[in-house]
Amino acid sequence: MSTTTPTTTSTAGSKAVSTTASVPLTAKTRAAAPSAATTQTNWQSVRDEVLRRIHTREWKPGDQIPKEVELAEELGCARATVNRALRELAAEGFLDRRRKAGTRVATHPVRRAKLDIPVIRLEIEGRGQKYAYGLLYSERRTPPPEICTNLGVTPDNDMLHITSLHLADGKPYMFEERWVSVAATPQIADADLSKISANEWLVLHAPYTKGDISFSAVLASDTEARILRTHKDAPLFLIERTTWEGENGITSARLLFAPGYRMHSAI
Amino acid sequence: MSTTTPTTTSTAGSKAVSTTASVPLTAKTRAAAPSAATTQTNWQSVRDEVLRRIHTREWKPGDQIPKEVELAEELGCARATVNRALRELAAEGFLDRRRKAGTRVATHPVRRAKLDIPVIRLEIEGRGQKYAYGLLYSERRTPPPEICTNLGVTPDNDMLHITSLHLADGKPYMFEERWVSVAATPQIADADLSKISANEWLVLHAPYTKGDISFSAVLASDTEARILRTHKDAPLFLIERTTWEGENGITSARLLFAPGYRMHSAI
DNA sequence: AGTGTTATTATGTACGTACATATTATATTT
DNA sequence: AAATATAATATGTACGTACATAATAACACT
Repeated sequence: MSTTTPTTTSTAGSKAVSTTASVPLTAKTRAAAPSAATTQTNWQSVRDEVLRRIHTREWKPGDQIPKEVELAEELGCARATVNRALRELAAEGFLDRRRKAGTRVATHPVRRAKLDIPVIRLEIEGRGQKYAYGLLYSERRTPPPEICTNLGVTPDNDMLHITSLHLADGKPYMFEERWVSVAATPQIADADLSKISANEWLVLHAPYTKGDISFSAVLASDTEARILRTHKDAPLFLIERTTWEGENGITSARLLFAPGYRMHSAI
Repeated sequence: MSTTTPTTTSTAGSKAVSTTASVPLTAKTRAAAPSAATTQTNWQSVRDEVLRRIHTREWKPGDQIPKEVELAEELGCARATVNRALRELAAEGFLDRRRKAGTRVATHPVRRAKLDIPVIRLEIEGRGQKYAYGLLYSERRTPPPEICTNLGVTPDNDMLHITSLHLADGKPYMFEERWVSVAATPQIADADLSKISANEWLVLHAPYTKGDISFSAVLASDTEARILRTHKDAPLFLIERTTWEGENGITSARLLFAPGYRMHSAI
């Protein structure tokens, strides 16, 4: 900082060059000196300090906070470090940043819940339950109109219609009804979908560029109730997913969860 | 700016110094030369190129990808740039990175759906509908046991019990039942909760450090059905939220959405 | 063969400099 | 006063260097 320093040449040189093998003495010392765990003048510290000031209402929603250079100076680190911290906080919705206008505490902190959507098998096994899977039905046929609309394919498209049941500790957990475009992923015709679920097969073999997911509550139909071993009109949690590779619709699925299912997330 | 640069020395100097006012000629040229939009040798390009290779299955799930220095060389940028791109992709679940072990394409791409959880008012207004809000009930009382457990407070805690209804275009949209710890946010006692929803008031005045959210499907009770102007045993989408400031429970809420509600997200 | 120690290595991150870009603020012209 | 050009400024990002850290690989030793 303060620039010029005509003789110093390369930026961080003063730290490591002259003093040969000595421990760096500048900002780094503060970081290394404290004993135990994560006490460093790093970007995480900056993030935490900023968060602290927001939570203590030292900086209130709508307030403009000091500019990067000022914060960097105050906290004893480089602007890049402050930048990284503030960038993360902005991405999480705590801050609003605009060039020239500066950085403000978000007035409507749109909290971004990060929903991990894992493969069902891993979700179940992750809870220490035994996963099982059964293929109920699999057939190649032309899709109904609403699926065509969803995926943006023509009605004569060659598709695979699959229904299957996922079980946790032997109990029905999720009922999956899925349409897969054979044109988009020809190899699935050869896959043994009684061994591996279509869900998991697709994750491994058909990466997508665009996906859409929606969550809602529905009543169990007769069939669905029988399969999930519950009663008609039970409230079911429904996830509908559609994925595309470029413009080509790959698959569209309805995932119906047994009563009592809760999807969790921390913010 | 630029200042000084007496003998060049400083790292990127070669770019700008010698050729005076000319356009930088090295890596930057490739960036600036193409005509239209976002063609740059920046971290976004790196990210896109890596994503492309994943989608084209040039790099398959489980594969180890080149190390940062190699990619940087191949793509003509600094390692820091590659690092940023790969870091983002890892955060989104496309890559698994481990020190020394290198970077691999994620075998189970746990897609992280970013669920924006806005203030209800903004959600409704964002769709161009008219938002309205009615306070149904508000009373200070001691909470029932399950709320105490949720929030980790003692049963004698002074709390505010609030129920309210949010409407879109005059139609019931969401029924909110909420407990707020008055000890944690004393100012709420003075707020006029018939003007501003507790939801929105809390967002503005009670930032939290920890939040928990869960989604499920339930049947409408008699009361709930009446309030949401639907019939008993209708399937309702339920969001349960609890937030803490440090160790202090602030609020716990049940948000019951009218039938037909769908929560959306793109992946 | 098994165990502990020491290199080696790829990612993680901090730093300062340089420049790009989007906005806002100011000056200038009509 | 309104419109337009110009300067100022905060964030955005690229670069190279340096070092930290975690995890593996190689090695020595029993």
